[in-house]
Amino acid sequence: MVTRVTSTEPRKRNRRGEGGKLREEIIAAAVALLDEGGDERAVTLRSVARKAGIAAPSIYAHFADQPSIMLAVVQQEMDRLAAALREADKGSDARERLFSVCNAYLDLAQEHPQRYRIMFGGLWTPSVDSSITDADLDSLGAEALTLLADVLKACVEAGIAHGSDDLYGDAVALWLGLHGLAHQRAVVRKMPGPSDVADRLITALAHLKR
Amino acid sequence: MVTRVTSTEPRKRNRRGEGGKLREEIIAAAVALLDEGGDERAVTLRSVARKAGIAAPSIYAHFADQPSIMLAVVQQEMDRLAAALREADKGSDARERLFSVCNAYLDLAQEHPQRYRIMFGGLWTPSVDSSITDADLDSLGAEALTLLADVLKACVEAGIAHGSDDLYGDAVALWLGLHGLAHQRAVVRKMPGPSDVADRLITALAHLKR
DNA sequence: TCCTAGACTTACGATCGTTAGCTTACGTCT
DNA sequence: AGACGTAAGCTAACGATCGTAAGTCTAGGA
Repeated sequence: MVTRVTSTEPRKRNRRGEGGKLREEIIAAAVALLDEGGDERAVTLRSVARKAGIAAPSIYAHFADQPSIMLAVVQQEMDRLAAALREADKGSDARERLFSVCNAYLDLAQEHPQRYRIMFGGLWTPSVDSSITDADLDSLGAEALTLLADVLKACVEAGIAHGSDDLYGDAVALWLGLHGLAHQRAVVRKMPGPSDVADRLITALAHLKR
Repeated sequence: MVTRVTSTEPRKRNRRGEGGKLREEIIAAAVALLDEGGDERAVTLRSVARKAGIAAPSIYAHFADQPSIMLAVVQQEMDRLAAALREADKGSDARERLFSVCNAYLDLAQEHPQRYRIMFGGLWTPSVDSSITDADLDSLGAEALTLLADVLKACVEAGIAHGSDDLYGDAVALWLGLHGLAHQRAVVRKMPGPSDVADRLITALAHLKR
């Protein structure tokens, strides 16, 4: 994590070969703006520049245009999410693995609601009309969904879940449930319904035996 | 549905007592802008005015400011959604009722993705910090969730679903699953996973017997 | 005839994305 | 040690759009 995000004095220029450092600082500034609670519109090219303590046009050395900044943020956070899921899948017990992975997903979403919203919130620019669906959700999809399918398989083999002819399909359904909860939490941060709704969702969608 | 949305000639002024008609036309224009595929940012006070064929300041006679327009759109679409769910809950067979209601929800979301996104997409303005969570989602929540809970109860009583000690909690979980699928479809419109994922979600979350 | 509801015209200040050109200091090379 | 090329970043400015305020026109009904 890059620390320079607020600045009073005029920022020291990077060393000769390290011009690329500014790229990370720009992304960090954009993320910081999101975390401050504003919505996506608060992340403008100029506000990012102000946050990073640089002049607005200096961004063009590292990003083609404004949407590219958001895209870079999404990609970074997607990688972070995938890493967190991998990290959470450590236990030996199948049930423990299932809940650990699912809760890691939910926790990350609740920890950074704004980031989650722009990650899965859809297309922000008319020009780049996909923005996330194809390359980026697939990179999470291919990784996270097979991870979920693996965990589901482990649950079936451990005899704690009912089998299925399409574990990948079940993994998709499970993810959709997690996404619904995560997104709703990210949006309203005060959910209706019981507090154990997460366990309820996971139990039902993983077909855990009762 | 108000028809006037595109205009060539300069629009006829409303009759004496019918000034309020313009309010509906403004909302319809905003919805039309959304449906044209742009994201939420395409709905500006001025673009709405252009679409409605009126001058921008004329909006202030009917809306306090720009976010109020979006709020009115959300409220209208929420009402429409609630009505559609009520309409779908007509069958006598419990299983039929369940799938009819759930599919009505999913269909409406897929028919108007942009509308669905702004309905549940979260807070767009820092000033009105809730925008949907409390009054509006509760108005749908109180209605749609009890409707879902009713249908779940009917399923249990018909013997096609496993019982539960908290049907309202199950209804929330079911809605979250529907929301996850609906939102993801609204965002990417090309989902990964099998085509029967909706049935899979509903079956699992309603605890239908296998 | 005249009042007033239902609009419109004009305009201000702010912000935005982006382009063009300039400055400065680091690292290298003689 | 000193000159110098260039990477790294800045200043200034353009045109467009936005939300909103202030004042003006106009036609339908009493």
